[in-house]
Amino acid sequence: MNNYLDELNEQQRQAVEYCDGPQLVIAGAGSGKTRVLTYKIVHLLNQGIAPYRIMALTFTNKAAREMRERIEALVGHDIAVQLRMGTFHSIFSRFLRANAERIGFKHDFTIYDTSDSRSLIKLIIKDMQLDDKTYKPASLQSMISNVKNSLITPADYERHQGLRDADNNAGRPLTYKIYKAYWDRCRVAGAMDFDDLLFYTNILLRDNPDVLERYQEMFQYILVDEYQDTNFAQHLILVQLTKLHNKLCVVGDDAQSIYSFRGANIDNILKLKQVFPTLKTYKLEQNYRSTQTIISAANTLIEKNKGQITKHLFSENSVGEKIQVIKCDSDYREGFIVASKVAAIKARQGSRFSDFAILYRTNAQSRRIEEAFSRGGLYNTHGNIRDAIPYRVYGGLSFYQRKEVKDAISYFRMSLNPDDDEALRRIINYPARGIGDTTVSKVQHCAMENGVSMWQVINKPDTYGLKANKGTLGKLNAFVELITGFIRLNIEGNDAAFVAKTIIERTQLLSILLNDNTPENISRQENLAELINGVTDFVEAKQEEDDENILLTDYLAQISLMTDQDEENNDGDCVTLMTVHAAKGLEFKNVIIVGVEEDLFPSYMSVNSLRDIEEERRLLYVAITRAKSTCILTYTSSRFINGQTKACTISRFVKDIDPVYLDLSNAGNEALTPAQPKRQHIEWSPQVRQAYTPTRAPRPAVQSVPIRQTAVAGNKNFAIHSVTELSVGTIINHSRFGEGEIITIDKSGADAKIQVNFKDVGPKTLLLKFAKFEISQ
DNA sequence: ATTCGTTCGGTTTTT
DNA sequence: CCGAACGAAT
Repeated sequence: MNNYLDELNEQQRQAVEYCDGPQLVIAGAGSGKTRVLTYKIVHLLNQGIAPYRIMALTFTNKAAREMRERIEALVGHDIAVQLRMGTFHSIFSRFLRANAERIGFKHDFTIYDTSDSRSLIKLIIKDMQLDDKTYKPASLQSMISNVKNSLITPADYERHQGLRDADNNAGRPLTYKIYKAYWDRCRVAGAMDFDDLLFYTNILLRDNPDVLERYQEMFQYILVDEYQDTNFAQHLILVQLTKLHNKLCVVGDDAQSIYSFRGANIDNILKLKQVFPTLKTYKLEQNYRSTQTIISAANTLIEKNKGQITKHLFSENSVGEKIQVIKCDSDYREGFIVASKVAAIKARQGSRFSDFAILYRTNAQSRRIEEAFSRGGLYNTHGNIRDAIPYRVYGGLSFYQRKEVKDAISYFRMSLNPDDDEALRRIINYPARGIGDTTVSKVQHCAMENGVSMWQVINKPDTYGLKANKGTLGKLNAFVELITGFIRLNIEGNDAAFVAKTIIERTQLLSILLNDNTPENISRQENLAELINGVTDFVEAKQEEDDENILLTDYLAQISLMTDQDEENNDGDCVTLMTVHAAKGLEFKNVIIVGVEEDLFPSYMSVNSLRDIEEERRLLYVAITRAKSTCILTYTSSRFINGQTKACTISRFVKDIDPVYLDLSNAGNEALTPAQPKRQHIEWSPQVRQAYTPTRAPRPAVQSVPIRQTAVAGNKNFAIHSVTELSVGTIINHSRFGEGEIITIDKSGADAKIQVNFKDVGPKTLLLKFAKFEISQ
């Protein structure tokens, strides 16, 4: 591995080679940022830095996984696996578990997800007898999140005159008390929310010099991706950790900062030089991803924002097609037009469905697209109905958020940390065991008064003066016994798969679902089965690596920070549907951005503040720059929202783009009247303007015809097979990809791999230890 | 205690 | 339109 520097352009190479001090790399969209990070890590390894002394922080688990894979290809598995790579949340949650007692938590602390903390906040508001219209749980939640990200404790908040005044003026003077109560209940429950993971990491490092020194010493070099989307708490962790070696490389693009609602602070980038006076700044300005037209259009859009680091993104790729703007009569029609576009472009390019992404501002918009896709869009030119378009929706409810799965996980959580009140409240009467709302409220109240968890109360009802009749006490006791049994399973050191299976058996979570076979129930059964499979897979995969007994606590620690984005996406060849936020860091040959309308994109929540509008504009910038060759914007004149059809108008952002880069032949009149006088802008590639060909006439409108969706195949005996059962030419039937023929078998690595040519989705490489299929012949 | 029906209100993006 | 939340009936 000695020629990797040759694969970089001058700027990239400089950024990779400079390793002597703090460094900021401003990396425009598609400028090879991941490549720089990857090679930089390889470079550090070549300089003799031990892999476990390099920390690389990414925005999603998926990004970390992909980067690790790329590095693995260059330096091998044994080295790559030692790198500390992951999200802030996942890496530092491990530090917190290792040092939990220093901050008054137990090793097995629970991580509350967003809905857990929401429900706790609701409870507190109710308990304080406050009006939930004045004290809206959702806004309190985001307020609490914001103050935590600014490292403000409840005590700080109470003393903070500015915050208190603001609350008083807003008619919510008791906000500080809710924050305090929420804080206290989390501690009693032995639980941290997402923001606590960062908050307590700061506390841990601040208050324990020995711990800080150990980590400072350990991590010789720290790299951070997507730095524009870090918040103050994350920033401060870095500042603390890099004090000793002073070696840090942050990569980011202020023009792509889209997470300020989550506390992301653009000043982290803009003012980095003040914190690290010896900071060296590098800029990557050549885009390798998109056509010149796409880059130029995006540049004219983002120019309308004020206050950013000067940067001139350019592309030397082909000029490419104009960005099409398409007006639709309704959101319903929009779906069909998008489906037809996908089919037409795919046929023209001879590309795959996976070359397409449909991006939208809000998750709710996916519904209409899905409906149209499953019907295959409109008639094609021969009047035939098209086949359904396969798609995969990212985002929305993750697997672990589904009711039946979360119920099971709540039992898992209780078995490790019975003080976890949110888990307890969920399952104390599910399956029904005669402990109703009245009893739960009493326990709840009693727990709050005594400053203990609900588990403590039901464990020692007399000690805490719980008033309940004999029958109720008996039922509570039975529940305590049940959970105690589960706790024991873990103490005895059983592995995660065994404990999980035992819990699901003893609670009858699965068996009660077997009683009636409504489609809904069948899907629940499958999800529970999938959960058990997931635990089993997890245990097996982990055991391969470090041969230890894998405990339930390890499993929970892993999944509590997993999101829908992180799930495997090998569903074969399909179109990607996701929010623009979720598309950050990704690229597609063809991108269709739907719902480019006022009050939707930009969101109506943001129209009152210039700051927010600029973030929305960056969001569209991010969306457009995902596209390599084709980009289409659609908007509708009416949209069905919350049971009502509402009139819509084209987004102001379309008018921010220089029309010279737009194909407006299907865009309606609104798009033709510019919002502002046409202005000069900097032209990065002079040849762009001349290169346009006249656009074709619009497609004639055609009618949509609803057709039935074909049902999915029934149950099969999919299983994991060993390499000895297989040979080249074997026909298998895979649980997800269907039928295919084995082309190669690779036994060389630690894990046997097979390559299979699937009838429907083409060739795929499968890891034998995970692939579920049956052997057909 | 549970279930069913009605009303009401929200309504962005996510580790 | 959807889900949560509340009230009434079993």
